[in-house]
Amino acid sequence: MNVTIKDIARLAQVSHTTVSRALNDSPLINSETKEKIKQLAQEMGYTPNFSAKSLVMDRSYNIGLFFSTLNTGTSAGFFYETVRGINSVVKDAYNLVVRGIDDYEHYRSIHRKSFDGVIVMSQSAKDEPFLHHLSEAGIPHIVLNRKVEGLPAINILSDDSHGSYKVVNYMIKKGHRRIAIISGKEIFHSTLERRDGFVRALQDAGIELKESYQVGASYDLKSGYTAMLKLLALPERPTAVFCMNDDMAVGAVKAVHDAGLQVPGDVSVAGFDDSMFSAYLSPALTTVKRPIEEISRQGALVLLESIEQKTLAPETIYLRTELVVRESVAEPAKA
Amino acid sequence: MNVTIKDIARLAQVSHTTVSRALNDSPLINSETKEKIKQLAQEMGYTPNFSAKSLVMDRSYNIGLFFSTLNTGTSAGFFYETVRGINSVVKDAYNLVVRGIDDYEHYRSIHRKSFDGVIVMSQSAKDEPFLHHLSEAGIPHIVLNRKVEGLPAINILSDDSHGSYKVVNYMIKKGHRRIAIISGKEIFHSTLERRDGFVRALQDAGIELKESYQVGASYDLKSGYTAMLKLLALPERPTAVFCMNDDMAVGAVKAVHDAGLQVPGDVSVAGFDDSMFSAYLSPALTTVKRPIEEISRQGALVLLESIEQKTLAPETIYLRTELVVRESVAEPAKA
DNA sequence: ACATATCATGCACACGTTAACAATCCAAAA
DNA sequence: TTTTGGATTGTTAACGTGTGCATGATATGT
Repeated sequence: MNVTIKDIARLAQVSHTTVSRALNDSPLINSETKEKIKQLAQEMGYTPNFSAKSLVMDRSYNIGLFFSTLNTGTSAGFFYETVRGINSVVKDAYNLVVRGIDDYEHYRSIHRKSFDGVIVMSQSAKDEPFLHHLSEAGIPHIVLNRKVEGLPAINILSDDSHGSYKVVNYMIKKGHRRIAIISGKEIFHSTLERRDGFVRALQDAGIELKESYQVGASYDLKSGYTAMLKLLALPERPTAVFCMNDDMAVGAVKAVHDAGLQVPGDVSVAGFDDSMFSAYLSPALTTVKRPIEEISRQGALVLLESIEQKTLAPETIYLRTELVVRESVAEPAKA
Repeated sequence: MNVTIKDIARLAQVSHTTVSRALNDSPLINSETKEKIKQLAQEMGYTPNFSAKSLVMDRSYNIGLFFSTLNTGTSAGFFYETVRGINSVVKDAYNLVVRGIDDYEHYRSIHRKSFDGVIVMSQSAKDEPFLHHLSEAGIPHIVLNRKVEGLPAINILSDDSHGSYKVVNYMIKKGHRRIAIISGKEIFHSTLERRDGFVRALQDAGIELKESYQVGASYDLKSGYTAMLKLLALPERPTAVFCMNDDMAVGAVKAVHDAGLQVPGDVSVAGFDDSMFSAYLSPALTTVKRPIEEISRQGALVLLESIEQKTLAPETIYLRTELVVRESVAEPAKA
């Protein structure tokens, strides 16, 4: 049997009310008795019953971390860094509950009583109904990784468009003109952003966009592999390929090798994310660093703050992406 | 304001007790009224208040997933697959709460009221005090990934020793005699297991163990890189190197390349885990498949069962590992 | 010495749910 | 008719905690 404040009250010869106040540092209580009670609680190994607390305080002490999906399209490194970033902030003040949005058929079971706040790692516009639900239910929430258009929200995301601009621009500076792109899932918002940077960089350099140099994939290794195969089969194959994430870049590099060609000798390849392994590939991957852990940490901080203060001003915070130059992009071979 | 069973009771002209019974499918209630109430609840958008439920039922509806650490040593793929496996079983019957054991200074706040059950993804013997705490606190729990010695527990793990035996044996069959090993953190139990298989394979083949062919690392990419550098600097360098996980193998391969050598031409390399990316490296990594997602799924199933039935018989379930032959191990060059 | 302000504590209820026990109704048995 | 008993429903308390209000004690000011 667990000790309750009533047990403490009995031993301390006071009412359970006094104990409750003492443990919550109420200014109403004499500091001596307060100390006495606190020490007693400590000795008896008291821990509050959060169910009871929740019931009366109308709080759940749960923070929800929702991904668009936990199945396909979410890369392991991305997932890991997100959880780590948030966990480092949340500690044990709250329970961090991890979920996939697509696990739900309806959102009825998600309400203010079950989550004090929600962090949405939003990858796709498909999440919109879920975000609407959070708004209607009055659950404090923040959206990471994606700018949501319809409704006001707190957004924290990286400047993906600018990031991909930088890496493509870098390719151009190296002398590439035949530059292709391997895209991720069309439904993901970051896909649009990254393509936008690609297109802008090409336009600014006066390079024409070729339809055949844009091939779709789905952010996983295999899709990057097959996409690159398509590009290599082209009559005039590109000299540089920008992949929308590192996973696909790994697949793409593999495809180049399997075709008996070299990276970057025959084809330059760049990725996006700066996954942990990208520095250790051969050749080391030139990519764009995206501060996922930092985004997550900041997001958690903002959310906790807004939970305490009950005041959440819609805002959008952009965190900088950073070009990471390694070995996989070089000057094109003289044609 | 949320609707409660009392609100439903008022509209249905019954007592709140009847509503509670109806919604819980009690056989005491007339099936007509039961239907009527259920429908009404549906229309009113009723969702139970879990705090109240928890308080009276003495359950938290929380399942804890504890990793030894969320910081260093836990690889992203491992983490991701674990969460996925468990999540696929737990669904929304429980909240899945993710934590790192090393986040805690004391375990006082972890008790039967805060977790209905706990899944420990245990990587190190350092977890022992935590496991003891769970036992003492009477919290149903299972231990994944590691055989715990001291106290009775439900264990689900892969047969790592046998797995590494298989891959090292494969190297020997290919003709290697100078075989080295790159170890992970000594504190991790799997490190001992995998070394055991390595040693046995060598002994069975009558190959002498060389001290200089055993170098320590810490399961991350970088440590694999530097460990391989040491091996390459040896006067008589090994022809094959077994890395205790795929991450280190990636680092090791990189080191070989940076030294101007080839895999598997000059040095064969094998890993462990069969991470998602290992098939897409160049050369594709020969490794041992470890069914992490399956272990997690099974573990979750067993835990849920034992929570319902209140009966948990200590047992140890081993899941098979599997040699995955790819390109990174070949016959040694004629010396 | 008395009124008043300040401080410290206790009483009683509330939160939403379940469950032991009591109560009612109606049909069947005596 | 009276009794028994099953089927339904209601009454009440309980879970552990926080809080508005009342109460008592002590110090302050006149």
